[in-house]
Amino acid sequence: MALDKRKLQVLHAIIQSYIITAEPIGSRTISKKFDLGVSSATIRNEMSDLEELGFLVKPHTSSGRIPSDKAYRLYVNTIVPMIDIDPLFSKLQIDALMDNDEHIENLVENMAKLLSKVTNYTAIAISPQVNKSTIKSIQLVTIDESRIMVVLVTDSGVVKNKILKLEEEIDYHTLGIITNFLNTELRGHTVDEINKDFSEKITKELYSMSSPIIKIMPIIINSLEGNEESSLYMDGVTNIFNFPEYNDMNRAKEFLSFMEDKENLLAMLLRDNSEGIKVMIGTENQHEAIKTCSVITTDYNIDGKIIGKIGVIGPTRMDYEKVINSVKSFSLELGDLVDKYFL
Amino acid sequence: MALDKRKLQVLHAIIQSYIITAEPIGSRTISKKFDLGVSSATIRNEMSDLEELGFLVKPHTSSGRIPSDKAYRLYVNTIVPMIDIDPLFSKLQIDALMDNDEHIENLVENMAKLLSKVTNYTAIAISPQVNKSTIKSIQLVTIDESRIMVVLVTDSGVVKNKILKLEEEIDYHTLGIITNFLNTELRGHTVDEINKDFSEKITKELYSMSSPIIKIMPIIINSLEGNEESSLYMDGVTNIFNFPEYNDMNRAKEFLSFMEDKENLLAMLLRDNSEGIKVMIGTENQHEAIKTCSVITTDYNIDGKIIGKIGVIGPTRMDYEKVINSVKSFSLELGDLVDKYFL
DNA sequence: TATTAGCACTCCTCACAAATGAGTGCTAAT
DNA sequence: ATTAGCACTCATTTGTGAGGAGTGCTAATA
Repeated sequence: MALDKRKLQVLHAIIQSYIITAEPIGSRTISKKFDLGVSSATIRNEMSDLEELGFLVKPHTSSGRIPSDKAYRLYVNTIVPMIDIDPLFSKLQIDALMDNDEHIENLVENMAKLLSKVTNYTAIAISPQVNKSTIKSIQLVTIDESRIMVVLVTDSGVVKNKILKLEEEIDYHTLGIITNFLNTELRGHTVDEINKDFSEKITKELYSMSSPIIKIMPIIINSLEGNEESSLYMDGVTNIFNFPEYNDMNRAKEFLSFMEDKENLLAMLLRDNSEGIKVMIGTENQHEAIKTCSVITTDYNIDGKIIGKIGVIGPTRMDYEKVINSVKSFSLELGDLVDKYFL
Repeated sequence: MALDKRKLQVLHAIIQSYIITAEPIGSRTISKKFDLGVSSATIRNEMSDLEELGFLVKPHTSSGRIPSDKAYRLYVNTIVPMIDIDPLFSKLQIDALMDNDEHIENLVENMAKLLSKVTNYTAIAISPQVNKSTIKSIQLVTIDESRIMVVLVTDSGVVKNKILKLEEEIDYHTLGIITNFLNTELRGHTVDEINKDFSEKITKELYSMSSPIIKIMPIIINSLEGNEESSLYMDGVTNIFNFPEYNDMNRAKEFLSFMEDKENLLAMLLRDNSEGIKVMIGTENQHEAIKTCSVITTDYNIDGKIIGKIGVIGPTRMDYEKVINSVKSFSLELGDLVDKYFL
């Protein structure tokens, strides 16, 4: 069911118009604004066909037509391979970004802010996930009588720390032994692997060790296991108010409530872990609240290893070309920055 | 200009009604719903007086009246001293709160969530500020060749860490010397004090030390100074949609945009550091965007020492009694929890 | 003197109808 | 295959009139 050239032209004209105006568009307006060399009547016929094929939708009988999700899908599929990454970053911006950012999370947060500003949509980003990264080193630091801090350094530059409350004080020497043990056993493995394979093994080896270690080690291992948390950053949620299709209170509320539930959002982003740009259009999204939105995400990576995600969410009528370019560009830059400053 | 008893009764009746319905209320409705023992005509006269005195406002000539900010102020001033703290927490809830919360920030975030749920308004909280707390200990942890982590433990239980990138590798021994030096010099002081007084002093003493220390110490001191950041947590922003006075898109957008600017919000909360419950009603607020909102905040503390803030923001027409009680209760509970679990 | 009943007046809100206009679908001519 | 022409549809806008909640004033009442 290939569309002939003119049908495609008409469809693109409608999409482009609708992306800008958010208004249904009619045959006469197209024939005037876009020079397709045919009369409005011809376009009318083409539009009728396109509607029958599911690419166009009429809000009501006597209105113009708007693109369906299927139309956007076709459109996106054709433009994605054609988009070159056009670098968005100047040296100046990068310096500003890196200023005072000792934690990778701050960088990711700032990137989300900037991405939202650049695109005028809502930007989302997740900071490197510990679980998928391999462990470079583990250190234990005494905080006070009853607490120690586990510092986890991974190859993606993330430094996670977790404070553990212990039953009894632990002496410096014992801490050293545990640290050594953990490092020799765990270095080079991912947290996920540890969760699966190591718990048991380590517990076994422990029997040959002294009493305080036996007590404490499981707590530390446990603390690693629970470490699912990767943080979600978001900016520009109120940009949704700029779009007339969200002039309806309920719509706006629905969207904003959805965005407020970070855990849900995080789960959504983490569900898929494919590489490269990913565009979810309208009803392709699982969640009811964003079935009139498109979500464009991609990973950012170091040496091809995915360490986090960044993307944009906005109305289905979004400027796909610009957004895809921005997201790609941000993804590359973010990967580079992490590589340069955190490794 | 003291109001006589009947005027107060009428005013309270109007406030109570308006808090519930958000509708202007007329004399006849009051005389029917509240048994004041006088006719609507009398109430009408009283209302006319109250309007002249600035306690009531008419949206238009032939409508009922609504309370002014001045009325809420009077109302709040009379009820605040009468509110007993009525504990809101069950053992169960607390256990849930503390589950898996090794970081104090998580606790604060969860408290904000819960406070929003309890009140149905937007809750805000800021986690303990490092600057005002005294330092219990400082530790330096080697992350990798070029990075060290500064771990700061304060008496309010906060453990802050910051990663520093160094020019050259630093050996274990030197790190030990620096750690010792920092601890003897800085323990017992607040970061604020260090910012003011110590920079200079320490820099002076450094001249007697070896070269790598001279290089690194300023970086560490600097990292402490920059440590203004205290984090803001927020939940229930979309609750604003529940209130008819925010059925206007622009209003809602204004509010939400304001709430999205966390830095501004943080500055607002930190500006005042008085103790106890604080109620800002409508135009008493500085920021244009929340001049139709009331902000109820209080500190939470350990042994009378303020370590953070928690509060609620909602329409001026809020249920002050309930909110003040909730905020107070949360403040106490939060102080207790920090004391119990993080010290 | 304070309270109340009565009534004219104000102004918002809602419902209904008519006018407007962008756009479609069909038919017949090119 | 394309186009001009025209009747028809339907959301939106505008205008009008009725209804109703509430005020403010005046005169009667306790």
